[in-house]
Amino acid sequence: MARGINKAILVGNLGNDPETKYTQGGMAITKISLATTSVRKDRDGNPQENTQWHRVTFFGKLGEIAAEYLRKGSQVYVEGEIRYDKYTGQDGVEKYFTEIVANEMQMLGGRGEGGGGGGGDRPSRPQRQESAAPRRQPSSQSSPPPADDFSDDDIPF
Amino acid sequence: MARGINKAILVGNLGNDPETKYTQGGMAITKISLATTSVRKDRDGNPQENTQWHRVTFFGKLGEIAAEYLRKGSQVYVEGEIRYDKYTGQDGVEKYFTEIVANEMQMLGGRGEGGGGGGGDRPSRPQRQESAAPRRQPSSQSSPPPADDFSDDDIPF
Amino acid sequence: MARGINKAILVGNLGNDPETKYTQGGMAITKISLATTSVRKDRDGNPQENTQWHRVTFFGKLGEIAAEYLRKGSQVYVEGEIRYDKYTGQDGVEKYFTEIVANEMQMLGGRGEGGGGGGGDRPSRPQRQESAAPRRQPSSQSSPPPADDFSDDDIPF
Amino acid sequence: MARGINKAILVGNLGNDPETKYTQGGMAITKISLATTSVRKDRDGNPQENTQWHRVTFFGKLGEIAAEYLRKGSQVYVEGEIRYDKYTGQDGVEKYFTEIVANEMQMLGGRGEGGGGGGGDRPSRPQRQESAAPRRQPSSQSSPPPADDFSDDDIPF
DNA sequence: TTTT
DNA sequence: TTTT
Repeated sequence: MARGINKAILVGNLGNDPETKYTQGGMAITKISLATTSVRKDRDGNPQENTQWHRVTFFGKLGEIAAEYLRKGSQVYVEGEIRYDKYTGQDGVEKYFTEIVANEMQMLGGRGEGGGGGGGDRPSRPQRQESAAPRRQPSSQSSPPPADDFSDDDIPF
Repeated sequence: MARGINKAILVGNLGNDPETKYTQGGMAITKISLATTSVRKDRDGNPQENTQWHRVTFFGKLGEIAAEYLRKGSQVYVEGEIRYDKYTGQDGVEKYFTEIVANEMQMLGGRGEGGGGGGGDRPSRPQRQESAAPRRQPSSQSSPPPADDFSDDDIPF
Repeated sequence: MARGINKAILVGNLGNDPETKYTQGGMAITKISLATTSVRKDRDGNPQENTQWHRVTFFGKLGEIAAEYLRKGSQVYVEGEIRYDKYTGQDGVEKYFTEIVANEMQMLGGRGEGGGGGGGDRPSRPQRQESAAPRRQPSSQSSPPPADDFSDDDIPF
Repeated sequence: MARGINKAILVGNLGNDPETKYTQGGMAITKISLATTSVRKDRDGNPQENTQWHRVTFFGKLGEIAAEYLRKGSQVYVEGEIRYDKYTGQDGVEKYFTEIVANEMQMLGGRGEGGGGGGGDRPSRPQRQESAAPRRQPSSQSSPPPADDFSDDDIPF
């Protein structure tokens, strides 16, 4: 029986373009690195800028949407669950990492670049060399998953 | 300028009694280990109980309140900020840990006694040395507490 | 396309037993009156207890669960959407009311009883007939429940 | 003693420019009308766009910041408390309204236009007849409150 | 690594 | 009344 609430609510900006992989079953797994910056007081009481970098993971349909619409610099609202994971590195040492498994996502800031097709009237954002990596065409979400295994080194990224 | 939202909202139960320390300046720093259990689907689609153990830290007055009122097994609402920290262990290896720095706390479950056990009334404010004293053993919460959370060398502060 | 976030997060106590109706299609619609009390400063800066009574509505399966497990005095976590509705009363006057349409619910307080009490194992959940039995008077929550919430002509559905 | 959680988390767009008044004591009270749009299923299961208009009130310093930076069309994150209020109209009839009393606000959408009065370099958004109502010049937040009473007809707006 |  |  469900017991407890574990919810993260984030608004921040992507530090990089999303990374997407597909499971053998064809499910998208998209990961982003999300910065949330706030002002905190340090031990001396001085205000100080503080940035936390969240690893956010989107599964399935949400992963496809994130892959299609989010880009480096995008501002986004994310809601999800905090997960503390552990894995054994190649050096045999146990490593810990924390991720936010998203269950809700909302792009912020107007149409916010990213996006698919042309014709937009408000490109504003940097739009860096998106052409660099030919992304699968993001038609709706019917895009056939590339035959791409979900290997161990996918996570953690 | 503040930029972004970084908020955790948790409802869960303490795996152990709180641990409180005081800075030289006399500020309380209380840490708890908080379990949130939910039902998730595993990779095969089967529902599966999933427990996350959060390290939650309370500073100052909130730390004193947490120390006074929370006990192993207590159910509590916590709101705070997710912080990803890194430190270098005695073995010279960088270690990562994540904590929730609480800014709001609310005891749940009636008057709240934490654990079931002992007949003691609510003890007065935490004394500094109180950590030495063995606290009543808190039945009611059968889930095994995470191994040796919050020992001194675990979390540097 | 979804645009915006509209989320209420509540922890409070029921002022009355839930009221459940069923649509012709057999879908449960359960309504509760939920009190959240906090300390606020009034205009003069004096701290003052402040109770808000939320009308919370649960649809479908969640409505059935709420009907089964919640009772007057129960403490509950609710997450939902804020809805501002309007209807025309029998007097021809437009009336406004606000409700929280829940999409997540979590019973709080361990056994549901307030109080710490006995070392017993966790008894099973409240049965339906339990309402007959005089429940503990919800101490701690002295504020009177709102008058006759959720009568038929109150809320049109 | 505080008891309960009453939290609204909103991301939406302003339907109009903010309205600001000052109490006799000089405290700013800024109100906005905030739209949150989402997709919901109606009773027939058809997806349907749904917009809720929230009345959000900012007090004090937050009210000054909101007045300075927010404008019609601005996208904003707001966190606050849900308040159900009642007043007696001039017709002697009791009226109810609900507002969100904000305790946190975050502008979204990049530089977000808005900004101060004339001559700005960043006007992008429609900026409809903002000239209609001469706004106090929003210098930082030191702007001296106009000798403007906070009269009864200010609220509800 | 983002953003302001 | 906003936005997409």
